[in-house]
Amino acid sequence: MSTNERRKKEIKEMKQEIIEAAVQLFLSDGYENVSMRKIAKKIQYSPTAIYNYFASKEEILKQLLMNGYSIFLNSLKEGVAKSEEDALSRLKASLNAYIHFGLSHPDYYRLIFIENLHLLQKIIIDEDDRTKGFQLLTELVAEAMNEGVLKKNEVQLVSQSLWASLHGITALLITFPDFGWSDFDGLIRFQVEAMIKGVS
Amino acid sequence: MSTNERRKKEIKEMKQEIIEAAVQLFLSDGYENVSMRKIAKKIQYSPTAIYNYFASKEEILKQLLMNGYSIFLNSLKEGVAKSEEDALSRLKASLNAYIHFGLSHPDYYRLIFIENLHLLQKIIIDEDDRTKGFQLLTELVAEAMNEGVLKKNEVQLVSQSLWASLHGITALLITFPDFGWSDFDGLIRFQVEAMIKGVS
Amino acid sequence: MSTNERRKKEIKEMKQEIIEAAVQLFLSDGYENVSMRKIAKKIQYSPTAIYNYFASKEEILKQLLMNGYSIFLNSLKEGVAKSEEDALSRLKASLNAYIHFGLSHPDYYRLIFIENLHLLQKIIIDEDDRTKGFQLLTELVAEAMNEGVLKKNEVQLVSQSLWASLHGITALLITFPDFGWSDFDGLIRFQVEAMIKGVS
Amino acid sequence: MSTNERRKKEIKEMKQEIIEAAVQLFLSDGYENVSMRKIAKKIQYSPTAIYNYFASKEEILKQLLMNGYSIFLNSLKEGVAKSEEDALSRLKASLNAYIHFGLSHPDYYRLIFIENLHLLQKIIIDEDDRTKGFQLLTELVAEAMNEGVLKKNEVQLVSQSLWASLHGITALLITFPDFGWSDFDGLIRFQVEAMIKGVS
DNA sequence: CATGAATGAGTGTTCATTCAT
DNA sequence: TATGAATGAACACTCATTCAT
Repeated sequence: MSTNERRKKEIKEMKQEIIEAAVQLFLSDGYENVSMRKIAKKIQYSPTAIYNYFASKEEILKQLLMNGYSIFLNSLKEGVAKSEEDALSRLKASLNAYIHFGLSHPDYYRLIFIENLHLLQKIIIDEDDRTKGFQLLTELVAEAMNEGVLKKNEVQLVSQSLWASLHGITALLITFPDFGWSDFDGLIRFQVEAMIKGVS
Repeated sequence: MSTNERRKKEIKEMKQEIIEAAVQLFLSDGYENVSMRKIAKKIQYSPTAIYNYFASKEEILKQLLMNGYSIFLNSLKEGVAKSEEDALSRLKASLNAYIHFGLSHPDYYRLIFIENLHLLQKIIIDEDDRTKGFQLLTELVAEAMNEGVLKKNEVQLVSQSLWASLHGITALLITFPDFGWSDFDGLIRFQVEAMIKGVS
Repeated sequence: MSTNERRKKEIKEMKQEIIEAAVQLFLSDGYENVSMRKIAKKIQYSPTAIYNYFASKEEILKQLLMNGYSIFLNSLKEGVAKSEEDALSRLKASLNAYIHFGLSHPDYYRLIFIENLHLLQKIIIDEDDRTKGFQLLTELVAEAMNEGVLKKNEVQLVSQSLWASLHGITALLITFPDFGWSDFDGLIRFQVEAMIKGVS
Repeated sequence: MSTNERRKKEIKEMKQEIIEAAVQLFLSDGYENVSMRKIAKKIQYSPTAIYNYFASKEEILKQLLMNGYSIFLNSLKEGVAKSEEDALSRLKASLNAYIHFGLSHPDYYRLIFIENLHLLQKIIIDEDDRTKGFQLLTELVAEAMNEGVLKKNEVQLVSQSLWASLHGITALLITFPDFGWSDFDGLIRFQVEAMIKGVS
């Protein structure tokens, strides 16, 4: 590994370290309350050091969001890829993958789907990135309708309804983890079945 | 009315004025960006005056939350009361009332169900208040099962699933109002029908 | 004196105190290096206290400039008023008053006539205020020409030349007080005489 | 050219590049707002690279000042050299050269004669350098007196008065370029004539 | 010779809050 | 009850400079 490569890797690592700290703080303190100082303290650096890696606080959040989108999309795709059988299985797999992403990365899920609003007024993200996940869902729904395993209906309408139910279970579990949920896994299974049945 | 009573009423009015200003600012500026100064400016008082009515910023938010719960519960109850026929109608009415509350009071809905987490770490709210709405839903579900219009099943499980789907559609519409939703009302109707069908 | 009047006066005093500190610091540290913190330290207040009296740093400087203009104009007028005899005396009196203002208020003189440039790009001051002094000079020159004690010539040209020579002696004495000037007062007298002779 | 000599030249070139960038920035952004970062950016080097050529920001400014003095003196000398006839012509030539220097190098003029004060508190410059220009003027004045074209008088007094008037016209034109000056060139000619007449 | 990393001090400003009146 | 004055902490960010490489 050349010195150059070494350095490059270190930069990446440092950037990652910063982002990870930012994500964690975001989760615990709320987006607006994460300050450069706090991030710096968490990684044991001076506040100014961060500016060697990110031009501004906004830049950190931008990168952080893009990370989230990337993980989100990959999670969905991987989930679908694993079950290549029939259209319905693939659709179910995507629904489960969505929920699973949320529960595995609650911080990113919040960032992307829950606290989104005020962020996006300032930070312009490639719109495609945000909707690619939904597009994937739409395709799977259309596929399932074509194969006759889902009642023919307006694809958009059905997809949006499914997204809504997905978001509901994911967001609630993340936001109120201490609510007396009757068996996490059972609830999720039930919800997915109910969703499919509801639009069948 | 005694002087004492009179004063009490004035205090209430002032408190209400403060809270209303806070809610509006919360809606327009985002929760974290609402400051005592801004609230005070909005109601044309000095920042310090507010401290005569609320001990701290937190106290305002607490009261504000309680107001929200109150409106939420009343909305649900009113929705149900209007349709006193059969259990299924009553259940559907409650589902619609829930969504309607969210869309009519997006600020309160966000406060109670979306941005909840960080607030609750500091502000301890009577847990009952938060769950009364869910209890109402549970009762209606049980009722519907008893009347045979809903498949007998674990009441808790079904109720939680329904809440999730309710929250999903409501939160998404609030958080992403500019997403290309296919006909707001149509989507809501579809979602409610799918929810019922899903758990039937 | 009513409480109100008392308070008003205190506010004025505090404002004055702030401005005086600012002027002094400006003189010793240079305009760009005067910070709110330094001003605050000088008057033994917290940096934030200043914001109760001035909305911003710019606001302080604006006020400070306006003070300077006011003193400048008054100095000129007073100087002229004292010698009401003939036009030439009045003109000479104004020239002496100009220099005297500069030497009595070197800080303000610098602010208005020396370091002006970058300030005024941001702070917009009523243009009239800046040029009233020059207008007064112009009037006195015209008067002197009319009375025949000054050679008829372009009033603007002569006035501008006189202003230049006035500024030169004033600015040099302020900027280089330790240069080996041959007798301050003698030099000033000589300069004024030379100026008059030069345009006669 | 030996390697050593070569290196020396490269160092000089780099130093010159830095100084030129600094001068330009000083002119456009104002002296206090020129930072090492900005200088480095302008010449496409890293901020730290500069420290190989100048020990500090102050050092740059010192060199910059010395450059200015050098140009100033040369300008004066050249101006005088061109008109070698009689003493009065030579004196006038020097006056015009002074003003011309100021208008051709407003940035240097400001540095040397206008904003001088605060710099000099920190940067100690060989006093001779600063006063050589004035000495030249003094010599020309003495010469003119000796030749009888200027009234015999205290050489110092007359020279200082002349310098003042020179500085006045130059500084005003630089500091207030947008003031409604009645024909730049005409004003300068008038001023020089008035100055000579004033001390004749 | 040149650079990226890092830092402590400093910038103007906002904030929630306390206190005397 | 209401307010103006005041403050310490915090904010994002810039700066001149040092150091190891």
